Amino acid sequence: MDSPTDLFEDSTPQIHTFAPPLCSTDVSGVHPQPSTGRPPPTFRPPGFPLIHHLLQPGGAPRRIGGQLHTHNTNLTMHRHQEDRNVDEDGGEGDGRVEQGTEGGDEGVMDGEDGLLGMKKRHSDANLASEWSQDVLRVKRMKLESRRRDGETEEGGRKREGGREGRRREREELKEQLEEARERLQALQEKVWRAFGEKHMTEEEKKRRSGNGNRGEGAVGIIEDEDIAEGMYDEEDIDGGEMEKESFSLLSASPFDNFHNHKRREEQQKDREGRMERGRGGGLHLEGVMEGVGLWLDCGGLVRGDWDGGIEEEGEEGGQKFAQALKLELGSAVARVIDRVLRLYTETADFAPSSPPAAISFLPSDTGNDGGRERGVWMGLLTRGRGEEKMGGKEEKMGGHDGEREKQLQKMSNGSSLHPDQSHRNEQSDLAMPLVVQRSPDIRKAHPLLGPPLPSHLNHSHPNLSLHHPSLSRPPPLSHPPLLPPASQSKDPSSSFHPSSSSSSSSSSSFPAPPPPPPPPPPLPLPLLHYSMQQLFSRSLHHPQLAHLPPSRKDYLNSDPFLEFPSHPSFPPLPLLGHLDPSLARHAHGGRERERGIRGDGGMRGGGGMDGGELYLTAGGISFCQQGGREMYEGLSPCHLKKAKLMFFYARYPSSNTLKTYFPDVKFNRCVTSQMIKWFSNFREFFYIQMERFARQAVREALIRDGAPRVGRESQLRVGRDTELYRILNMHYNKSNVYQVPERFIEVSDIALREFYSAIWTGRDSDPCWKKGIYKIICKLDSPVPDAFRLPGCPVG
DNA sequence: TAGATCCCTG
DNA sequence: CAGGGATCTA
Repeated sequence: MDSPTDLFEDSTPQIHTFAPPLCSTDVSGVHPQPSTGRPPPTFRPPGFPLIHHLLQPGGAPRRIGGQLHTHNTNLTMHRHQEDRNVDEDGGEGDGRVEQGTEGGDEGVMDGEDGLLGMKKRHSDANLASEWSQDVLRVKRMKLESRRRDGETEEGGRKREGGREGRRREREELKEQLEEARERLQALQEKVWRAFGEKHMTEEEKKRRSGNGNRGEGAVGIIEDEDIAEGMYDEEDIDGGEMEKESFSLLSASPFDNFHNHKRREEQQKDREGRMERGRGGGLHLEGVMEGVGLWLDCGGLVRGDWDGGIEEEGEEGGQKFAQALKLELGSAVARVIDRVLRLYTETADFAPSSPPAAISFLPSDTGNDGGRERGVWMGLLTRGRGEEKMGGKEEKMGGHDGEREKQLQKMSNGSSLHPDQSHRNEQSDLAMPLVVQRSPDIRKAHPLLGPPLPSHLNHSHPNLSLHHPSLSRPPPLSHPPLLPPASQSKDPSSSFHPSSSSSSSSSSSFPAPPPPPPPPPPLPLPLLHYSMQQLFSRSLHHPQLAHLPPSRKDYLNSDPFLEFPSHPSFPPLPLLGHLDPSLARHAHGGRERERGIRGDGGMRGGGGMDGGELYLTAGGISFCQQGGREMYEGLSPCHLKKAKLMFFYARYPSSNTLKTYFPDVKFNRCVTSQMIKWFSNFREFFYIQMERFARQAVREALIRDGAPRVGRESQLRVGRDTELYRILNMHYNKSNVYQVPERFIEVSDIALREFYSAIWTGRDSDPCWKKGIYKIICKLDSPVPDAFRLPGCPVG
């Protein structure tokens, strides 16, 4: 299963339904098994069919002659695997929007070779022709499926004459859905045109003012657009039997997008430059819509709530228009859902073993209140990037800027430095940063360090010996670890640096980290309206992912999101990963991915209702509606980032504290322990650094003065210009968008001195020598600013 | 004994 | 950062 070739071993014709994975409430027998080839029921109540019905008239999974069309991209490969998973489980398709199994005439590309091959031959020219072929195939598929639909209904009448009434109802429902689809379609087109035009205008400007060396790329884009437009128009004409929404929303093949994206990348750079109001970025939904592709652009940043969702100047009109359109879209969808729900409840006898509608199978949900569900759905459907929750709360569309400003103000205040600093400041005045101002010549007695220890002290304790094991454990350092980067010596022979980057760093207090490996080519992420993202992400969710080995799940840990203070209402959504983990892997690569955002905490298959909460899944992270609030059932990179920032204040937060400061997380045992573990890891890193630097300081003191001095530790400081601070900041505040509170520096000071003291006094020979230090540090937790009580990740 | 934490490992 | 064993504590 893990090997790519395994993905294609199963040659069984597969039916790719648009239905969600089996939910716990799904009852076998209600839905056709994929391998039977039976015509699927026209109506599929349970699970999460709603959106698929919306997206697909008739609400039925479609099989095209046993083989389904697919875009010839590596996306297909992933589909294969997922399909296998589905089949092995005997379940149904899981609502993938894309189709999976390669048609025989296309041939299946095997494993990595196939992937490489595809990459090679996907020149821009080929892209256009392939796209055209895709369009043709789509049309062909539509015709076939329509024919088959007709046949199925014919046969159905003969066989099921007695069920005429129910059939009529289904027909009616079909019509409703069709109508809804058309409405959605029209609205979507409007949005596209609005955004597309605007964007094209921008592009035009850039092209004119640019270096003019992008003609080819521009043409390529236009060509793609033309092709897509052609298809789009045809879809319009024939009523869009195919999964047009999914097709168009998810855009063309990832490779198409990849190439386009590469072209766009340059054009975006200057835009991103403007957008970059702070480092660390955010999930940047710039609304870049080009051609058929709506792209989620990770290159820039969005500050979400935390900066009030500041938009670029001059986009206000467009935003308003987009808002209006989204409202309209949302209400249209809601109306449809309402109707569908009504029909569901009215036709509940259709599937007695399955509670009607996706919402009714929750055990504790008393009553199938369509209105209520509609309300829930409204909340989900009307949440767009533009109207992201104000202040991370549940304000939906049409939020007031004033309120947002208040929130911002509050957050800004809340995240200010902790006031409790006086006692430390006094100390700080007495002791200059020991190592910061120190001369590189550490052998000279620093005036602040005073004379060397009396020689008797030098031998009074084993730890004072240079050969003491506790001092010899860390590899020798060639420079004082607490020195600011600029003053540190550069000793390439040194195998152990507190931070290797420090040697090469300049006067900047935050020197650039070691040069990262060349970033992989930016891969496009589908940019969907948030409501659509939610819908799709839910549709695309695979319960099988939960059981995949980490190597198959790692794309859930979409690391780029980690650096982006994404809006809580726009959770890190590695939709790309859902579309194709290999893409995500290529995009993010490396061990970074493995950082454990375990998205499967509480993850359920395909979403649904449980305990009165509607939940969705995005990128393996479930989130649900609870008390009018969205609650994540797993921890996202954003949560990790927030936890790290929280560490500046609380090293030992209780689980209750965590619950307080992560209001958007639905805590269960798994999530709680994960977060506790996070903090445990944070502490571990913290103490390791403290010990390391303390040992280094002791060692230096021995070298310099012959022995550490009693009281010398009081002069140890973790100034903002020290290497230790840099390392800590890099670890807990990597994007450096948050100002490290003074209090944390003080606590670090204390910890460093405690370690220093313990080491030079030889207490470190006691196996439990750190315990006392832990106890001290434990008491130094300070209140976490109120800003952290809001969902999302604070900056500032 | 369960839960928290530490410690080590990958 | 997560997993898991060891240790500690209530």
